[in-house]
Amino acid sequence: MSTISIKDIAAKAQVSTATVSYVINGTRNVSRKTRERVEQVIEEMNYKPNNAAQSLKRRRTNTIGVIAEDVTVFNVPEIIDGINDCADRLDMHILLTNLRLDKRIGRQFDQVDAYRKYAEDAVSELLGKQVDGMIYIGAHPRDLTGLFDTEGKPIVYTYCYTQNDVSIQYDDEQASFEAISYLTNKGHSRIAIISGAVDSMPSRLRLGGFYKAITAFELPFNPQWIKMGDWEAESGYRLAKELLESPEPPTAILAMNDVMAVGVMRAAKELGIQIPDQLSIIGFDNREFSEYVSPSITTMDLPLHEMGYKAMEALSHILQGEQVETGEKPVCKLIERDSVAELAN
Amino acid sequence: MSTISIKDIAAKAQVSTATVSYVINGTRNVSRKTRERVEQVIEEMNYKPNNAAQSLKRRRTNTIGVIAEDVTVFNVPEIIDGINDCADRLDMHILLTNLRLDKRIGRQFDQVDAYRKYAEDAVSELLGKQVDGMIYIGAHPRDLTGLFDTEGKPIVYTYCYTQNDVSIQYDDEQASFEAISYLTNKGHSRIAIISGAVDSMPSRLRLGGFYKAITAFELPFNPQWIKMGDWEAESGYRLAKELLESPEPPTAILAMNDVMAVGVMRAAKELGIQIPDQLSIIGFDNREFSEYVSPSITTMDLPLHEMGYKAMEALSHILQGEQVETGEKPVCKLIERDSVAELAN
DNA sequence: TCCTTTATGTTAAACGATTAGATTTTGTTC
DNA sequence: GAACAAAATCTAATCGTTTAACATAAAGGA
Repeated sequence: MSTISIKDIAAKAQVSTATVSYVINGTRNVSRKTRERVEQVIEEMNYKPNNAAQSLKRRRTNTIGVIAEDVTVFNVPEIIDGINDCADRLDMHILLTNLRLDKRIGRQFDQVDAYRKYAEDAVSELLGKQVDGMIYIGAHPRDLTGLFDTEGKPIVYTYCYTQNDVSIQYDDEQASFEAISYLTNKGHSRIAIISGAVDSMPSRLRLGGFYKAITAFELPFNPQWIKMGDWEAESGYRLAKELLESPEPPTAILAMNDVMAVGVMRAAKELGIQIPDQLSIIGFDNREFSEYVSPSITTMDLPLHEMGYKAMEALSHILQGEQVETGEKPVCKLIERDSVAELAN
Repeated sequence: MSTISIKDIAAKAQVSTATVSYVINGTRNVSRKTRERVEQVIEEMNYKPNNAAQSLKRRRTNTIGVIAEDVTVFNVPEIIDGINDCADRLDMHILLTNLRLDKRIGRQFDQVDAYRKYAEDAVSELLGKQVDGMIYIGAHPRDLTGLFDTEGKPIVYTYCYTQNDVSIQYDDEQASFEAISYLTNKGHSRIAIISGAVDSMPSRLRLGGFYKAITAFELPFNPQWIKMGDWEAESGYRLAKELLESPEPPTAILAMNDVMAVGVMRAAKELGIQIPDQLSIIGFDNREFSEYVSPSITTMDLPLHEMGYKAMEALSHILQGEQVETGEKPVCKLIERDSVAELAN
């Protein structure tokens, strides 16, 4: 049991505890001779400073709280990995709180009140734990404004949208713009889009990117090609059927997530439509399965690691009293697979 | 900033700090009148005890360190979720350390020395943080014996095998036995198995379950039906080809993970063999994609949540000086999907 | 009435570090 | 070797709790 304290070191090295502390932290000059002596004793006794005592005195714990809506949702681990990557370099530690929202209240993304309690409890716990700051990881991107009273401790949000707080989110508009751009490069112009739940921020922004793209590339505009899904496979299936059975079927469909893209594929299969030869599909999220289904799905990969990293970076800047420069948004990257084909004229 | 201390509460409630402490912790009788007064002041001032000070005095932090080999590997988040679920109930907190092994040294599962450094650093950090104990989560099941010196702090392992320490692992033997049992119920008797890397513990144990099953059910034994893969899709593909092109092809294949099962499916497709009509497949892991590929893969679901929960439970028992009863191993469950068919005679 | 419990409080010493400010040692210069 | 400055080291207060030891008042028993 690591029950040796700075006093033991001081005694054995025949110096005061102050000197030992100075050696450890390099906060004052210590002669080479004593420094080496102290260091050797520390080594010998395998001494590690007691973090609780340090935190108490220093009034900072070098620990941040990470609140995850649900660690088992696909995007969360990768974001945690990013946070961790950065935290390691900054010598920060992560106190993880998992809200388990998917298990506790399901996927009712709009029911803010329902999880308010869980989130508030989590924040309160973390504050008691004296974290220096917090990062909130959404499991499903959406609005989340002024939810928490963090009693002055900084909090950075990621994978969600907030109004007054710092929030790290990828560029939704750019993502759908790039997807459409890729399709036009492949010769497509009759492009349909299946959105996620239409009241959600990412749906709105990605639709914005879509409009921007069809304007920029002067594509034909057909309101029938804009369908409102709900993120679930079933809606992808149903809406793809509508699209493909309509008098003016599109040659390509952009689904706002891979799950709906799978629904689209199922619809196409039922109608005897070959993918990608007769219909091209692009998804979103680069879910693991999108690589394994056949054909594999071309999809927009989300910069999850980067988001986590940047969130930690931003938090660290805030903690050091620096201004947080809200630079370029992290950007999605198209992963080319087998669900898109060059359009034969 | 939560800069109010127990002294402020004591002053405002006109009692000593001791009394406040007794009220908070219920460690001694306090008259109803003063108790209520103190509680009201605490409420009013929104006071939260300083955890660093508590930890220092109590010599325990109510915090455990969780060391994950790589949080982005499929099994890890679910295990963390289980740990978290239990920790919540015990009022314990989780300090997460992510070794990022997959990124840092790839999937060389056998190169124990390569990550020893990372793991030791992690343990050392956590000890400095004064965690009460630790849980180690493997990302790939394998032997891991006597790796860490935790200076007397208890450590529980999960998703890996150890010799002297407490380790929570599911029942590998039962899992493959059950898979074979299911296949025989469906009328299969010519059953092949594609193992993972043969020097790994789970491969060996699952082969044990396989042998047990063919003995118990008196199935024909053909050494050609036992193939040694390496967990990767390519090996599933290659070995399935060997099996299917042999003079005595099996009617069912048990692959020791879903990734290899996908390889098997690819091989079957190339050979024009219909799944499940001409060949049944069972995988392992219940990976997300196994539900989305077509046909969807019947697979053994690992009790990950339960493992996490039990690991936390075991650690808590150790911390309370209780004996850890190594009860039943968590058990895998077969998920019926579309890759297995009743064998037509 | 006196003594013993019991209930309720308070005082003050830890826990193990950090860090002003005081003190001692060393080095430099004449 | 004296005088002084600079460098090295030490003393002791402090961070915010917990808790053993002690103090006091009220209650109960003879």
